[in-house]
Amino acid sequence: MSRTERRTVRDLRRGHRAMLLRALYFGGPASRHDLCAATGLSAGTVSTLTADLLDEDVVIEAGQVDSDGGRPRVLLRVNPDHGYAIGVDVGETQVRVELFDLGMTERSGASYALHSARHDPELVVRHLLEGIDTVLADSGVPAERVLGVGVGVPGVVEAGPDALVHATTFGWHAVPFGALVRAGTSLPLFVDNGAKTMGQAELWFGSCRGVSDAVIVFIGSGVGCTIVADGAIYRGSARAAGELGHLKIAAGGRPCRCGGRGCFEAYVGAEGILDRAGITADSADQRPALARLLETGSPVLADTASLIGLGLSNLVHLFDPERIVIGGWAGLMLGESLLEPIRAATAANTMATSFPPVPIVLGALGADAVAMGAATLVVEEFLRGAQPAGAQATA
Amino acid sequence: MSRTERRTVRDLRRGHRAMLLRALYFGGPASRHDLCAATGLSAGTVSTLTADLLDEDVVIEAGQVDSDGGRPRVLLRVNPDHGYAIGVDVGETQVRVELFDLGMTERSGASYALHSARHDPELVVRHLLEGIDTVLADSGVPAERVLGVGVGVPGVVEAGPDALVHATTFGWHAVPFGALVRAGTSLPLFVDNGAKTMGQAELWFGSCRGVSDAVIVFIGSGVGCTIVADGAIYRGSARAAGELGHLKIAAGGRPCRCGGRGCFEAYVGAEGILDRAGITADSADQRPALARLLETGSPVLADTASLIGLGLSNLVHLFDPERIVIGGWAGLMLGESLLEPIRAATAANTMATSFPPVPIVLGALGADAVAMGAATLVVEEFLRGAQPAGAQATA
DNA sequence: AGACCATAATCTAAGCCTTGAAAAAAGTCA
DNA sequence: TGACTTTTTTCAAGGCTTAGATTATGGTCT
Repeated sequence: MSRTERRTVRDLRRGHRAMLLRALYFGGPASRHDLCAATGLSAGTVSTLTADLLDEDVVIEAGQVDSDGGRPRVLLRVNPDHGYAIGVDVGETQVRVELFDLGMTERSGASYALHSARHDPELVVRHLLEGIDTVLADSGVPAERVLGVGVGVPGVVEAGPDALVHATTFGWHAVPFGALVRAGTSLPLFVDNGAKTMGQAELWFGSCRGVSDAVIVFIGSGVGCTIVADGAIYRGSARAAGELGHLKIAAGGRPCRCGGRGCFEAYVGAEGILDRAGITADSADQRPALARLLETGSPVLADTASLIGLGLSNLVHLFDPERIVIGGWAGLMLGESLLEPIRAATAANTMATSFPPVPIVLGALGADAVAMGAATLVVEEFLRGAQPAGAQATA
Repeated sequence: MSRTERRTVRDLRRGHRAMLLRALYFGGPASRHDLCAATGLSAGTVSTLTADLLDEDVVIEAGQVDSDGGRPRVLLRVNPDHGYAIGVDVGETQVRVELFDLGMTERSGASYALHSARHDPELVVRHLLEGIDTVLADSGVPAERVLGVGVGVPGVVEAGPDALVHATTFGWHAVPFGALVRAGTSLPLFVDNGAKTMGQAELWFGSCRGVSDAVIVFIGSGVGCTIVADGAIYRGSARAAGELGHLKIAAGGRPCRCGGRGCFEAYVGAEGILDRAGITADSADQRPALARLLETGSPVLADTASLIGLGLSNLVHLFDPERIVIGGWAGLMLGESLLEPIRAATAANTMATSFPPVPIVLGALGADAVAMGAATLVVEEFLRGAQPAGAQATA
C-alpha cells in the first residue's frame, strides 16, 4: 500500500535540507551550483539552506574552483568535526570499539579479547563501556560531541527499546543488550545485526556504492546477509530478515548449531567447512585453520564453492539483485582463491534468461567493516534528522 | 540511500490528494471527519480536496450517518463508475479477460481455451484483444472510460516498453508481449508476472490486507511468489524477483523443466507432485489428476507437505514476513488437507526465537485472482496519479 | 415551540516554502 | 578600464496548510 505521510510545508524544508546534506556527504565537496543540479532545487533554495547549514557549522567551505572567466565556485562539504560516531563490533573473538569523525576517518580504537564460552553479556557490556571511555580519552573528543554509539552483534536484534538479542553462537536468548548498555551510558544507542552493519558499510563506502538492489553476504564462523531493496536495508517485520545462514539447502542434511539440519551455514560457514574437512577448531583458531586448509588444499573446498554457488543462486532467484557482495573474514579468505568457481557454480544453478549474470564481487572494506558499519547507523540518523545541533537549547 | 525527491509546494497537494483517495478506496465510505483522522490532515484541507474530487466525479456521496445530537456526517466513497479496468490472466490452459469497475466488481468476462503446445504468442494476443472487445461490448462500457489493461503472464517480465516475457513453460524467450498487445489496442497497458498480480490481489483485498511484510506463494503447475516489503511489492533490479519455483532445495536433485536440478517447483509444483506419484498429465488434466490424488491419498503427499514446509522456512529466514499466504489452484487444493502438516514442517525447519511462529494461511480470493490482480495494476496507477479526469482537455 | 447544545463542514487570516527573475558579487580577457 | 561570464544572493509572487472562527444541521430540554 506504500507509506504515505501527512506533510506540512515545513516538512518540505526538512526534507530538502536532508537531501542537500546527503548530497554533500556522499557527493564529496560540491558548490552550490553543483547542488542545484544534484538535488533539482532552485538556486535560491540551495542558497538559503546552505546558509543555515554553514551557520550551524554542519557544513564548511572547502576551497574554490575557478570557472572559465566567471565568479569562482565555492566548494562546500560536511564538516567532519561537527560530530563523531562510535562503532562497536561484538564478534566471536573480540569486542572492538572505534571512534570515527563524520567523514568516517577512524580517530581511535580499542579491542578486548573474548575467550570462547565466555560470552557473558555483562562482560561484553563492560568491555564495550570501557572501550567507549578509552576511545574518547585517546582521541580527546568530548563525549557531548558524540552523536551516538552503533553496535553490531552476531545475532537477531528484536525491535524495541531493550534491543533484545538472540545469538545462538553466544548462547544469548532474548538478552536485553540495549538496556544493559543504556544503563552505562547516556549516548544515543543503535544496535543491529553485525552482518547488517557490515552490509551498510559496503553499501555506503564499499562494493555497493550507488547500487539500489543487492545482497551482501557475510561469511564468518557463521553466515548472514544484508538485503538491500530500493536502496535501503530490508529488515523484515521483526528485524530478523537475512538469516541466510539457516537457509535449508538439503532436506535432512548436516546438523547445524541452531539445532536444525541442512542449514547453509553448516556447510559453508568457517566452522562447517573445517568440520567437513575433519578439523575441530576453537573460534579463536578458526582463522588460521581455514588459512592452512586453503594453503594445503582439500577436496572440501571445491564442494564449498559449489555449495556457496547454490546458495547464491537462491538469492538471485528470490531477490534479483543487481550485484552480490561476499564479505566477512572467511568469505574474503575463500574469495581470494575460490571466487571463479563460486561464480561458475552460481551461474550453473541460475535459470537462463537474457539478462547478463549477476556480478559477484568481494567486499571492498576488509574484514573489519562491522564496526564502521555500526558507526554508519549513527551517521544515518544524523543525515535523516539533521536537526540543528542546538535545537533543544534554543527552544 | 533511500529515495529522496525534490518537491514543490504543489506536490504536497498532489500527495495529499492521493492519500485521501487511497484512504477512501481502502477505507470504504468515510466522512470528511473520518478522513481527517485517517490522514492526519486538517479539516480545512480535507474539505477543499474532497470538494475537488467531488467536482471531478471521482468521489461521490454515499448517504449520511447521524451523530449523537449534531450535524450528521456525509459519507463519501470512490465512484465505482468513474472508470473501469480490464484484467487478463494468461494461464497455461486459458486466456481469461475480465472487466471491473473501480470498486473491483466484475462487470463482464470472457475465456479462451489454450491447448497444450499451442502457446503461440500471436494466438494469445489475438485471444486477448478479442476478449477486450467482447467484455466492452457485453458490459456496454465505452472504451474511453477504461483506465487501462493489466495482464498477468506465467513468466518473468522484463522492464521496458516492449515488456519482454520469458516463460519457459510456454517456450517463450524474450517475446515482446507488450509490443504485440500495444499494436492492437491503444489502452494503457501493464504487464506483470501472474504470481505477482495474484499477490497484489491478496494484498489489496485478500489474506494480506493491511500487512506490510509478507510472502504470497503461488502454486499451480509451477511455483512463484510475491514478496511484499514495506507494504509494496518488491520486484528486484530487473523485475525478476520472486522466482521461488527455482529455489534449489537439494544439490543435484530432481531435474526441473527449467533445465536445472533440485528446484522447489520440481518437487511441489502440481506437475512435480504428479510426476513423483508416477502420474503423467497434460496441463489441462493436472487439476483433476491432483484432485484424484488427494482423494485417494498417497505417501507423496506427506513428503510434499514437508518439502513445502522446508521451502517456506527459507522464506521465513530470509524475509521475516508477518504472514505467508498460499494461493494458486494447486496451492489451495493442497492447503485444504495439508495446511496443518505444512505449518508443522515449516515450524520444524525454522530457527527457534522468542517470536511467535509466522502465520501460514490460504489465499482468500480463490484460484481466479490473477485477472483481478492484473486489473489492480491499473487501479494502482489511477490511485497514484489520480490526476483530474479531464486534465489534458482543460489544459 | 423555542432556547440551547453538540457535531460537522466551510471560511479566513497568517505563516512558510519554493520559484524565477533581477541584482549583486567576483573573476577573466582584451 | 570596460565588456563579458559565471556564481550567489535577494525579493516579490503564488501556493499550501493550519488554527480558529463561523456557518450548517440536527437533537434535547423545558
